[in-house]
Amino acid sequence: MNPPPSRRELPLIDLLQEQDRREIWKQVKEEHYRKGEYIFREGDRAEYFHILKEGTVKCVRATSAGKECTLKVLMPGDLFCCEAAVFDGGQHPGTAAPMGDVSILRLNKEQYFNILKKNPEAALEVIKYLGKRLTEVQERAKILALDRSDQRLASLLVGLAERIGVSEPQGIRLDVRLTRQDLADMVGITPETTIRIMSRFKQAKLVSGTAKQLMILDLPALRSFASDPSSVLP
Amino acid sequence: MNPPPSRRELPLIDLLQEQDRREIWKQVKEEHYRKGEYIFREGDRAEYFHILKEGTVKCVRATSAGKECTLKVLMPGDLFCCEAAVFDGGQHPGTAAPMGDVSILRLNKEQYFNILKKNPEAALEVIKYLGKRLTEVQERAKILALDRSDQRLASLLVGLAERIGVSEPQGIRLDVRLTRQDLADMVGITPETTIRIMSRFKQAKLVSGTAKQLMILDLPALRSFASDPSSVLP
DNA sequence: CTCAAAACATGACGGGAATCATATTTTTAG
DNA sequence: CTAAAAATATGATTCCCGTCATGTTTTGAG
Repeated sequence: MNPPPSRRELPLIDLLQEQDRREIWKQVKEEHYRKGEYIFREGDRAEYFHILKEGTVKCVRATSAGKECTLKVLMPGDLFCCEAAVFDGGQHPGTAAPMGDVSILRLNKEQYFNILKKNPEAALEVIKYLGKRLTEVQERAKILALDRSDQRLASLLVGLAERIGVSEPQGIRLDVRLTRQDLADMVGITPETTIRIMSRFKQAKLVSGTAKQLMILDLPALRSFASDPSSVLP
Repeated sequence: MNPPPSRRELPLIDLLQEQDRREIWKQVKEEHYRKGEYIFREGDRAEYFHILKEGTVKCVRATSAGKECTLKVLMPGDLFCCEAAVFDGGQHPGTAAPMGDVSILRLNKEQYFNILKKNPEAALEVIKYLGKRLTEVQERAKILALDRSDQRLASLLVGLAERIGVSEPQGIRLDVRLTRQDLADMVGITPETTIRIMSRFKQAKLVSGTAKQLMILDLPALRSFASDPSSVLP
């Protein structure tokens, strides 16, 4: 198997020594999933590393009450969430659900583990990656703890635009199908509230479109709305 | 300097080879802080690793609106938050504030870095630690996103009891001074709301006491309240 | 011990967001 | 193309929780 033609690098693999990298590409298995299937579910034993090759995947957790929270939307190159489980040999704390057709790389955990031991540079790279993710999630937690729902949604849109946005003349296109429900699950609000807020954003020319073609029209305004709503809308 | 007489291990140091460990203990500096001071502040350059030796420290982030969010309460043995910054050489995304008299170990970042490269086992240990922290914060984010304020508070108390609680005949004592305001900052609600909820918990014999001596009387009940409030209180 | 400051407590009120209900539009499947 | 399903939209109502106001208790410094 050959390295994927990904736009992004795979720092967690690329930093390995040539010989180990070849070894990895030999052992790695590519798998395909489509919307509605699951790559793994909450509670499954964590046996593999997963790296997203193509498409988008969401990591979700459900509550007993049947509500659902999207922890993160993964892009090509991302290591799947639930790292602790993989390293500890425990269970996945969340479910990985494809948001469309995706292909992922599946890598035996023990093997990667052993190779990391031989590649301290790569281990440090993993440490950096996890540290970055940790800071990201803490930032998200702060927003969830303190901000109003419209600010949360604005923050989310800003983050999505920066991570998965494609620049176009009219604005920044989000190249994933994201329904109002999807957005709602990412910031812990209801779809109805999301729709109402998005309507306001639409009127103010901050965004346009719906799930099929979501566009961010005014990123700076959205960003300042997130930190101070009154500065943008009355 | 000698290893601290901590109840907890310091996995991030203990796993090093004997020789490197001695090296570290030679270079490490112990510092003391008291309430009201800061160990480092949001925006400071991250130059050192910090490991908490004695006392408790909270990592907080502030919003432009003047609100404050406590990301985590650190216990002896904990590596300070903001790991990404340390590894990346960036700025601290949060402030570290002592909750009482504390002593911390300060360790040159470059040095630890280099030693990690020579100790792959230790690097993997750091990876595990970060992975665990990541899972913790994601769990917290889920709670902040989906749960009511009384559930959040119950979850917090359960977590605190498990992490810093001391078993006693009457219940589990929290050995840190935690005002209602402190609790409020940890779950993103107001002190007033916290007081009202704590009063209800007190009536139901789930907790007792105030900042000076906070006691968890019924941990199982609190835990089930967190996942389904109606199962405990009508 | 005394007194000021901090923490705790409680009430009234209002606003933001959830819930439930019902259209309307868009997308998808056959 | 057409029908069914999914997504978007909007209104009415309820209620959780933030805000403000005021009072009581506890704490800690001198």
